[in-house]
Amino acid sequence: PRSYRQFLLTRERRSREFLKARSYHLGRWFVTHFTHPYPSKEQKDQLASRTNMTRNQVSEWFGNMRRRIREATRGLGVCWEEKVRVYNSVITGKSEPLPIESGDAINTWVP
Amino acid sequence: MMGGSPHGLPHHQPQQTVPTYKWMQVKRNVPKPAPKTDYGGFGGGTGRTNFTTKQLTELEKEFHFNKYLTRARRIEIASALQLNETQVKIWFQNRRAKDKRLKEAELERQNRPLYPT
DNA sequence: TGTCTATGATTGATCGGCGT
DNA sequence: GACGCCGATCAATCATAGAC
Repeated sequence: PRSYRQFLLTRERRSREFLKARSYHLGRWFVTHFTHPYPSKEQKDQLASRTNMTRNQVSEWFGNMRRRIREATRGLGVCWEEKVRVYNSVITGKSEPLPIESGDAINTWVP
Repeated sequence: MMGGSPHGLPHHQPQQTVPTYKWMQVKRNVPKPAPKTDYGGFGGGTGRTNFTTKQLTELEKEFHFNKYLTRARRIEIASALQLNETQVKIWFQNRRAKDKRLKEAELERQNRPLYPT
């Protein structure tokens, strides 16, 4: 049972404004760090302030996104660009595609 | 962003020409909560447990009394609620984490106007 | 108006690391 | 060596806003 306060908060954070603000920055960060899409705490804070989200929301976004892509592209595609394309094609037009751009330089750092 | 160093990485090793994205292979072991003793033995130990409202209420009550459990208390509670000691332990850990998240969220709300409504 | 879907949020449980 | 805790994450599920 959710509280009314929670209800309002949820609704507020799902407004178009927030949806738009976050999809670009978070999506860009994701594709440019495809080899390791795990932002550090500092990076999460940075992304959070850019998108007016909280750090936890950023974490949730990445967690959900990693899993969605993992499931959608399991066994499909080879390089990151292919994976992203597969994902963007698998999702219906209603979903928000990952903002991939030609000439994207991907950060290949991996722990 | 990213204090990282984008030093190029030789994508092709003698063996693998395919870039390996380890995060794509991530796979957790299936949750294996030891089923309650007795009770027809098998309890479908697979999957995650769904706590009853009663269990959650009691756990919550205990949490407000004490954020940490002693071994003895844990055994008492586990027994009273028909749960594993591990489940009780994990519940408290998760509950503390949640408590922390809520506190942080509260701070953020104060430090940032947001949502002019 | 009601149904369906994409997606944020919740949460029991896992993983790796650290301290005791 | 085992045990508890913590931070981060996973995985399954819940709940709802928006599309139709």
